Amino acid sequence: MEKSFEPAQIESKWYDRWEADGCFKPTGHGDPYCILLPPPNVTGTLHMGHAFQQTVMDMLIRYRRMRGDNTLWQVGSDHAGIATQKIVENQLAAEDTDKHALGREAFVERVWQWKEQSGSTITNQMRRLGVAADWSRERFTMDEGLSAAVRKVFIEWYRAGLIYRGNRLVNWDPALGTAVSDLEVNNVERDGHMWSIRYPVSGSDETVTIATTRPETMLGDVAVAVHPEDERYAHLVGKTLTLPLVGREIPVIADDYVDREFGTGCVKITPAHDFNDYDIGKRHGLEPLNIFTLDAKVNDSAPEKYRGLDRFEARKAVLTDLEAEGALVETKPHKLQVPVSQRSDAVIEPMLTDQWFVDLTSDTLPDGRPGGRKAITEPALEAVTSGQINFVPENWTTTYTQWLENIQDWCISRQLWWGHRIPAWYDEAGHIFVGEDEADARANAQTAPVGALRQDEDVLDTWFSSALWPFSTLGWPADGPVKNERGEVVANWEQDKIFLPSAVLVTGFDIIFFWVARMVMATKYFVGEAPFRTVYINAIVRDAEGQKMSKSKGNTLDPLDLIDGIELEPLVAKSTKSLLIPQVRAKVEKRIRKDYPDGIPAIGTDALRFTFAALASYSRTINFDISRAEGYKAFCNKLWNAARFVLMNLPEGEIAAPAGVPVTEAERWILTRLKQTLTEAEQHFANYRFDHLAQSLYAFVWNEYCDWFLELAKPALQGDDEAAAASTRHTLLVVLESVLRALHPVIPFITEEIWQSVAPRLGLDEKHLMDRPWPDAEAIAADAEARAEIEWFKSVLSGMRKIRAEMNIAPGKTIPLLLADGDANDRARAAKFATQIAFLGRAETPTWLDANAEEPAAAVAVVGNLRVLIPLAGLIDLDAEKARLEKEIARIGKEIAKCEGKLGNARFVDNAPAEVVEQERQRLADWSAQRDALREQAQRLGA
RNA sequence: GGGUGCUUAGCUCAGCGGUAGAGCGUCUCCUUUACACGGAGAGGGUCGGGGGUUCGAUCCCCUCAGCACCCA
Repeated sequence: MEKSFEPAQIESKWYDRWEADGCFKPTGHGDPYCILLPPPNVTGTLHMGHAFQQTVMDMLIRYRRMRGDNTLWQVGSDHAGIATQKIVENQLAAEDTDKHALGREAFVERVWQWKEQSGSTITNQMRRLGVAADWSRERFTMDEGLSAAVRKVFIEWYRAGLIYRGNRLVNWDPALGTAVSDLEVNNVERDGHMWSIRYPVSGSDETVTIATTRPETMLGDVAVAVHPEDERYAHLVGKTLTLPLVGREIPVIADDYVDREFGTGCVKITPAHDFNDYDIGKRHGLEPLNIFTLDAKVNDSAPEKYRGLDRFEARKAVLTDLEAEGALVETKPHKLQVPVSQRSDAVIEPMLTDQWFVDLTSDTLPDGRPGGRKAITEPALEAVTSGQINFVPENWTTTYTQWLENIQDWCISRQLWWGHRIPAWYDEAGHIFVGEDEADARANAQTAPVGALRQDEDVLDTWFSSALWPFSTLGWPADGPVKNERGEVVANWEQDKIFLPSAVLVTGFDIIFFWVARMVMATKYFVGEAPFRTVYINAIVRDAEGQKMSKSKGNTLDPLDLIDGIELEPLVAKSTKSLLIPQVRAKVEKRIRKDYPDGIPAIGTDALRFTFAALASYSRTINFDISRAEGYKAFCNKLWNAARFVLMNLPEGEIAAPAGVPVTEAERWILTRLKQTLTEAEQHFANYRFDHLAQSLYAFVWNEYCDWFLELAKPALQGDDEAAAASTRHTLLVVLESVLRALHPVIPFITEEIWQSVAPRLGLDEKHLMDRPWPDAEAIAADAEARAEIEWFKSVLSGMRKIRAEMNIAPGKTIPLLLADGDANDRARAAKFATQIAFLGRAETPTWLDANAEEPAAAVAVVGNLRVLIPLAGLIDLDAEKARLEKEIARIGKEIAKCEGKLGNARFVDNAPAEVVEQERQRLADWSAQRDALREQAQRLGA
């Protein structure tokens, strides 16, 4: 083995072998345990959040596989309709052309090409992270099989009356020319204005003043609303106003939606361009008046002079004209929430359009069949409230249920070309025909089509297909094996449905609505099962200061840069490449030069994974600190060198297990600690407490196995007791091998690499570490006695080390050692550990002082009743030792005062549980004994 | 406006009714034959403020303040 751990050398060789040897495929035996990959979209690259998620999933899959489960990690990606289409559209724009010039077919072909070329970015990143995903079953939402599932679901829901087409107000992205989900709209606070405009009351001198942030929409006003109990305006309700600039007569209506305190208490109503106004309009039977074209220019419904103006130009024109008419009363600055499209940054325009919807809100359909609320929403709610599905951490349950309780119908159509085309056709009379294809649509027609059929131009929301992921990837709805384009079988519903419900879904909270809830809806409806038993909501990864990672802040990290390392200059170049605004570029560059003056050191995949594990508490965010990752790289190096030490101390060939229990206390102690550590680790896996898991294994390896067991093994291996040496060699190896197995789910590469050298020495013939069972705590014997003995030994040695360090005794100097007082136990232990004490404490073999013998001036360490003495002569300054004792006595004095305070309080003694009181008494006795010993020592030194 | 979290050592975070912990950083000593990505030792916290419950509160309750996120 190399002297130090070099991640790059070992990581490169294992992944391909694991994959080639089928380590990632279901074993076919054991309990089914499935994880569905949240489909990363094909256009993207993995960020730290993904890497974190992948690590969590991989730890679970590898662990469950080693525990004997039939594991499947179902990978794949979704087609990310809008995002992907937009990227290709941008490419076309750069070539001075557009999708219309290309035509739909050629455009879609071009997107496929781009997908082929960029889709491997994420899968390569995933491989670098070491994920044990079954690539042979990789799926894409636009695969033939998954597309068939989409059509079937659409058709079945349509025929059940749960999908309908309607003209509704939707979030319209005028830049992309499509409806977007309200989940894809960010409300951004911006500085704007509040304008007050005077509307004259028809046939009167009176006016009312309305306040608005969007004056241009007045062109589409159909009413002005006041609160029904607002006495200021009661006399106007039912009268009409003359809309300035337009001249249209609009009514004054009363509706308690109006906030009397806000502005003047009069609200203009524009049902075609505002969601609240739309509802009010509906309540009052007002016909919405759409004043915008689909690219947000004023349309022909408005007065001629405004037609063709963009909505923001129209705003200026309207304000100018209002001012000229004297109708503009006031302009004041105002902060407002502006809906902005996540996809294009364009301001969203609520727009009346024909769209397809999934009914999630009606109890009963007009024909008496169950409506969407009963058929889809309530079962999805019930799956969680009944405990069929549980959230980890549990409080996300509220987020899920509250959203479902207030859900709206789901707009599933998108005005895009990239996606699943809606399987609906229209005849010349506008009738709708739905089916697998045109023939099927005709065959199922209720009425004879009039003239030719024309397929709907639109595609479905990407999340429609993602919602089917839990069962469509397993082969549904095909009868037999499903093959991919290379003719390989990727799924077979009859046999693969055992993986449903899957075990756990690992995902970010931002996707609870988009994906989680919709998977539950679809899976419950079509398969009658929950898609998963547990939803683990992972924390959001932020930078070390808790800032959200964003490219424009320059605080993003590419997981691969952490794994491989990157020099400063390439890092600067890479981080600023896509930034177009010079100021932002400069800011980002400055920050990177400050944060990473020497670039980013390579820490390797294992250390990165360990860091994620160590940070994965139930907290909602984790702040990623590179220095912490470096610390865990040091841990990998520690493990590496521990293994080197063990292997270096072995003779050639296989190391046979000695008969009987291990010879030395140290072995029985480390096995006891191993057993306990494994028991805890199992619990941490079960609770998804990867931080505790990491902490527990880290502490065992470093602070017990390396710090103490390896050190104790040294005298044993070099001593004369051949039985002890042989036994120790075997235990060193056995514990190391167990630790490698325990750690493998967290740090797969280094553990595999080491294990390959360790396994033959134990005669193990599995090909890979992953084929070994996760270590069984039950099979390891605990030995409480050995544990107590080693704890005693550690106390003695620590006491000696403390004196050596504080008294500045040269580390190489061998010191004399005396023991005094103590009981039979101390005598027996001192005899047993004499060699180890001398060896590790760099001391002469300890000798016992007789009770009445003359005692030399010495520094003391007190362990229970035992005094460990290091004579001062020639080693230690008398005054320094006196000072040390005083300090120690004072510290213990504080502890004693605390104990006495409690025990002196009658209410404590009377009310606290007996064992707590007893514990306090014991503590007081221990501290007192120690203080007495130290005081006596101080007297002997003449203090 | 409604909701959900968070506030513990210089930094990043665990803990949680009964002796305040880890990693990193800091200080001292040490290149000892697994490891300087190391070893030995040390220092560092009135657990955001204020009330309450309790024999006992960092932990439970109330309240205030600050921060973050989600929904409207």
